[in-house]
Amino acid sequence: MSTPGRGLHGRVLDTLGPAITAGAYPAGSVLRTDELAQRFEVSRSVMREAVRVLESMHLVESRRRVGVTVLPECEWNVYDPQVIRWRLAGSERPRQLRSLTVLRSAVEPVAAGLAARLATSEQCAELTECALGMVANSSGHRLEEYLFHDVAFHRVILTASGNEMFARLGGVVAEVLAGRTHHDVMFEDPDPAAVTLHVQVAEAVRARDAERAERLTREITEGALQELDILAP
Amino acid sequence: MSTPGRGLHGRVLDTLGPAITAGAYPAGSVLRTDELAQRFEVSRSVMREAVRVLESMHLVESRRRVGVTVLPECEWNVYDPQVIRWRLAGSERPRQLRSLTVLRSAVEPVAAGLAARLATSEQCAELTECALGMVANSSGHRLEEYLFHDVAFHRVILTASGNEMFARLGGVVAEVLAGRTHHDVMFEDPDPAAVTLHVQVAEAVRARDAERAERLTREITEGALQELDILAP
DNA sequence: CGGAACAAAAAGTCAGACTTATATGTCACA
DNA sequence: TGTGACATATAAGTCTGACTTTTTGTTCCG
Repeated sequence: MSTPGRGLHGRVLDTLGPAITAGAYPAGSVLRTDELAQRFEVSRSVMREAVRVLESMHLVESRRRVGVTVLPECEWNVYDPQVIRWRLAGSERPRQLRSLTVLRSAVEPVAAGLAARLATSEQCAELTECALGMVANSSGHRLEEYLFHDVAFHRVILTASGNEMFARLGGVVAEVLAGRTHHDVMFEDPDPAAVTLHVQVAEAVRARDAERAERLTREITEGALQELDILAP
Repeated sequence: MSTPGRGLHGRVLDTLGPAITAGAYPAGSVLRTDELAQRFEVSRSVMREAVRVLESMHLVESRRRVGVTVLPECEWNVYDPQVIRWRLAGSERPRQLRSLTVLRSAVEPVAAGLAARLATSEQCAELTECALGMVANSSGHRLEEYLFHDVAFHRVILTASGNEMFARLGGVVAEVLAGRTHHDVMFEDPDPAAVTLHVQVAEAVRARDAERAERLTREITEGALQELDILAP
């Protein structure tokens, strides 16, 4: 996924980024560029570039005469796809997955409503195609094929909403869905009710029924919340 | 706002970032590090650090033998607060404001619902305090004081939701609200109906009525959408 | 016409010297 | 004893120049 080896500084980030987001250095910890450069066996210039990137993600702050200070979690750019991947790869994965699922539950229904009003006929066709693909792979342990169509479905919804902020969450949704299929529970075939809901959403969008598309999508995301035991008492 | 002069590379970014996000260099344009370094009268190392930051925002891509390529808008990390500020400062401001307001309309109601269930008593108190502050400054052209309490109100809601992704949007909401007050319309006193809604949301949260808090907040955000003429036909 | 060898271009890397800001300790003086 | 000015050490910041590596496009030969 993404670009693993885009230079030495990227190699450093692949180690340092996950370490910081995993909490290996508590907030307030101070690192020194020179020491880091030695530890990773790279030149200072390369290490400086890595620090600059971490700084742009608000994971650290570099100050003269002090060093590179690790910032508290509340400062982090948690929407940065790179940060999301790092955190999903670490021990905070479950909590991260919950946060993202709650975000989905807020965004996707609204996106579906907008998609019902704005989707092109091509996007409507894509959507029904995805839904049919989900149906076709909803039994017989064809989890990978199902996932593929599921991800595509939600991507189309988010894109068709016409809102760039929503569209940009396509990758996040993909990570969440993939995570659910690969790491977490779901050894069995997907819930038939969820499959039906996807088909109905596709129908609602095609029928330009925004209110219905939104309501049905809300049902889908509430199902996702329940899977993670995030629910009203 | 933020940190204007955090080194030479920051100074370069303050010029180059807005230029790119404003579309001064169409997607696919190729820049060369050396040329940029000369143009900004900085050393190559400084320019390289700036490029690394732009790369981490997915505004550009740096490839050997090719140069620094400007990426299409759909690749940008539009959730990066820095990118948001750059775009809000440019000619794309109205579109950006619309995108963010739609995002608000999706997130804030759900956040309010969660806040109704999870807010601490201190947060409830803060909320009513903010709402009262809005009421107190809702007439007599006390726009700045009103804005202050409005921003604080929405920040508390987002924070009290207990979701870090929501909490991180506090800054975005602040930018949107500030933008509406300062640049755009709203020379008159705020809509009394909106003020009342804020008070009612505070009441609903204090009363732990999640459904009501969500519904009322949805009314607020729908008002914001209507102000920008984003509405169902 | 196609593939291999070659050359040029631009980013990438490194090492070393120098500059600058600043946290902190010191010391004189009140 | 407390306080302010001043000195100093420290780590980041900057610059330069040489060198390496990858990639692209061209050329030449089969």
